[in-house]
Amino acid sequence: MSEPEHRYDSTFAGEIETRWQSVWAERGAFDQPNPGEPGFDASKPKYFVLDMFPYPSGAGLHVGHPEGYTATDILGRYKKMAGFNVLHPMGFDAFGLPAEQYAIQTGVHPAKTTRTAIDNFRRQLQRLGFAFDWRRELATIDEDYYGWTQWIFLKLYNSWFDPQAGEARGRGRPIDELIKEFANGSRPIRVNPEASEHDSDTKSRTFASWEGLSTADRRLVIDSYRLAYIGEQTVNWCPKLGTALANEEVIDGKSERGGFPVFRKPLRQWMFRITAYAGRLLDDLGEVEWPESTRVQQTEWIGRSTGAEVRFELVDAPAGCSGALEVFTTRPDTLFGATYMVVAPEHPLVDALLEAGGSDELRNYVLTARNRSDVERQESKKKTGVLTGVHAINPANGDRVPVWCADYVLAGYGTGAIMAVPAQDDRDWEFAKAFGMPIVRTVQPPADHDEEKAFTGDGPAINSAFLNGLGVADAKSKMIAWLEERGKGERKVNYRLRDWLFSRQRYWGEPFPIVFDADGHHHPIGEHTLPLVLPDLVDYEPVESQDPQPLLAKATDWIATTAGEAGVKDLPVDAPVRREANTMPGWAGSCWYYLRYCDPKNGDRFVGRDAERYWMLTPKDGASAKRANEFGTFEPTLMKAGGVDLYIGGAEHAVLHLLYARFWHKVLFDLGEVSTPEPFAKLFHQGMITSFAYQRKDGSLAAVDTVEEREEGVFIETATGDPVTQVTAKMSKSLKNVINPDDVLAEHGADTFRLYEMYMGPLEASKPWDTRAIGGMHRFIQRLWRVVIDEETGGVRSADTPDGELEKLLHRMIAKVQGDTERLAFNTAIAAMIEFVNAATGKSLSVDQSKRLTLVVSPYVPHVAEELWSRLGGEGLAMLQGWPGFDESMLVDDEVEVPVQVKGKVKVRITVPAGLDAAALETAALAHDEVKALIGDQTLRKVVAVPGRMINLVL
RNA sequence: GCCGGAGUGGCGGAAUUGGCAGACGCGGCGGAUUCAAAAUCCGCUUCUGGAAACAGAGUGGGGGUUCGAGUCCCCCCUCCGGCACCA
Repeated sequence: MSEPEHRYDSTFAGEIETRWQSVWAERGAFDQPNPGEPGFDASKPKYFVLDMFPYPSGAGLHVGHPEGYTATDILGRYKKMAGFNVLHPMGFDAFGLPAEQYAIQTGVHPAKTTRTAIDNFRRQLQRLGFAFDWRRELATIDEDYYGWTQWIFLKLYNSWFDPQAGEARGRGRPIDELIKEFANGSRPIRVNPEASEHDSDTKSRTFASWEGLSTADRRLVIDSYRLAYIGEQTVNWCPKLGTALANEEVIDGKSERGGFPVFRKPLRQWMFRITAYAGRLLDDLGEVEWPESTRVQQTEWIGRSTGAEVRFELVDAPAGCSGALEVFTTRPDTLFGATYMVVAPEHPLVDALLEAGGSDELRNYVLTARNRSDVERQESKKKTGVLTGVHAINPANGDRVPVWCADYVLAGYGTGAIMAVPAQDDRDWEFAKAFGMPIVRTVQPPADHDEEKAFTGDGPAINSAFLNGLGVADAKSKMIAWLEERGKGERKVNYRLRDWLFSRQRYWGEPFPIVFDADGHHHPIGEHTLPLVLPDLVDYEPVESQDPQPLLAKATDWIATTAGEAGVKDLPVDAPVRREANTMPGWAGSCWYYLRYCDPKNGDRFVGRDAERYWMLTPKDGASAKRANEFGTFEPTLMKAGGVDLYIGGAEHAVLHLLYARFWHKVLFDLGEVSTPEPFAKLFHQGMITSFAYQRKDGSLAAVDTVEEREEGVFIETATGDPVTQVTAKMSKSLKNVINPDDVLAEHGADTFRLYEMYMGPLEASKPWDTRAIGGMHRFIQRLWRVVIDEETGGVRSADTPDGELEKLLHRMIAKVQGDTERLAFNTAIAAMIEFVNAATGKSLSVDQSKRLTLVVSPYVPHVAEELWSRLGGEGLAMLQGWPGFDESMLVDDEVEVPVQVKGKVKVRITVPAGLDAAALETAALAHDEVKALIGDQTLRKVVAVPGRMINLVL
């Protein structure tokens, strides 16, 4: 006899999967209408489950992509069955460096390669059966989409941060309001004191009246407040990529993309004043349900530290320099021990000195230091430095101390200058020892402290006049008060976070909606001219260079336009203007895509207000979003800070996308454009899918196809006969262990693929792909199929009377799957399904039982579930049915087996009626013959009985 | 160096609150079915000793708390991830 005709095999899986995918599409089963649209059910609560949208590379989907997508798909399908309106969208993050690099490699225009890649990604995602509402699909390269990205940029450009507003937490406000306040005299007119691109002289200038101000001075003042501004800053310049990069994009001194060396370079660039939001970005991490590791990473990246800014008068300051040196310190208590000062090579004092002559030694040092790449800086931490020849006065004791220039002080942090206190700081100690600077201890170290080391701990102040005897904390406060009284310094909070460098000199990105007039002043283009379409460039290859050469500059016809054409209001219509030639970085589009999903076709707004409120406002008590919407605005006691209910994606964006998106979102919130202060209420990172490889004795790795397994767990390298050990490693071409999703789909089908990825282990863990183990999931689906369907006839197998024991197991399985699904423990949910199917194998379920089984597995294996549902005669689509639910009373047994331990070791198991309390359990146990035998003639010292759990006898 | 996470059979992993360690899957072994194989079904599978009953050991190592520890506390080792001259 041949194979049973109606067996579930991979050919059959492929057939039903594509068939049901067509049916779902035809019937619009994945469509989720918005409020106000036909078919929208306002009585249901909402659930917004989001994936980090993929970067469509030419290589197609990686097995890592479906891991997160399957997780969200299971949850979305489950929530839909449980009675939620579910928003589960997908799109493509298609601007940016990788796409452009790929285009350069292949010689095909990025517009073409990314569109091809998107089509391929979409095909693969649809083949996996994910229930995305494809009507909401978007790509960041769509003109309709990036027009709104540009619109948001203009919102930031036309806003400022008012530190006094928002209950002293600060709030973004329209720049027009600031101008109004300047004009009516309610706000002192001065350059933004927080603006790092202005020196202290500019910042200390004040202006009497707005009317009296020149246009240039007005610009100087206003532009210093904008959240998007052009600043001359020391930036990360990557010659190989031909572009500047954000701090977040530089890892160990190399570019995050490509791993090319990065240099420090002063450049005029578009920046975002993200530092203004540092405090709120930090505080609000407490309002979201995010993985601890990611919260820690953002906290450290923002890097709040409190201390004081202290002013040291310079005794021999060069011309063109303010005459004082300001430093930031977290240890103002150690001021009496500040025996020298250090400025960074990029410090303005150094520029002034070199302009006024300066020593050759200083000039050489500064040039060398400035040309060192970050990698070189990190390779050698040996302290170097030269004397500037300038001296400063220690405000605490009046000592004249030398000012050094050394690259261990960073230009980008604090004021780019420090007071060096070698006795209380390891780095200063090292430098002082190398250059013979005096060391004065101002904190008494404990007796066992190494004499040859700095002491950074707590202890009584010494050699510090009025501070002597005080602990570090008290001494800090007293010193700050002392400095403030004398105008020599003040309390100061400093952040490690730098402003976000937002312009790139590359081609494949959103153009800035900005033009420059003949005088070089920037103007926003008219909103009605958006989207500003990226011109088609034939030659988009960057030139490796030490200087920025924005590629769009080549589009000369596009660059040169008129104020009228660009919609600039405050210039004559025919005034010639030049478009900004820089482009936005890849992060721009991903900063707000989740908002566009809520209302992707809206032509009037970046997202409709009603749609945004419905999908983003989440009540804290789990009540319906409709109720949240009745308030209209965010209400912190009733609603969650974050909008997206669950966001799943990789952990690699912890301080990139996940920080940038929070910043944009907060600005939009402040401006009243969105309803919640945070974008993502709950965040989850899926682990990486690795693969096996084999390690030789010397630690080197051998490719999978060069190794064979001789016996269980013993691996031999075929060529040499040497034993090797199985290890996990990242998938790589050289190790021949890369898994191609298309191959897995062809061999096993989508349901098996989905199930296997969810069964490998906990979602958050990184785990190796085991090609052999996939078969186990395929066999499980076969058993599931066989429990419901007669393989010979293809008809439904059914018992006349439902098996009572199986009914009980079914309820337990449903309860377990429901609980595990909600806490994203998909691996154990699947284990429960397998257990049930194994128990039912060889027995018969009633049609009703089979239907419930089918619905419970349907979020996990939707295609086979749909096929079973239809064969069982179910109404409509399985995926649109209600969740079966379970009966609590079916979860308890009449009798339970309880282990009896002696000193914690299980000796016998006794069966007792369920629900006995501790005393009754003890009585029952002691009456048991086996327990009596166990005790024998020993004295029973103590009995611990835990109802329903165990009994422990202490003999 | 600092911060975060982890370490459980041959492998992936389970144990939700301190209460039966190893669920479930892979692999392995044995059996049924078959002319035979594949497929399927049934059984066994932490280690050591033992034919078995059973005994002992056992969650990276060492110590502790507890009637009872994979779970809590202290010390140490290893691996993964992040940060790394941030004053």
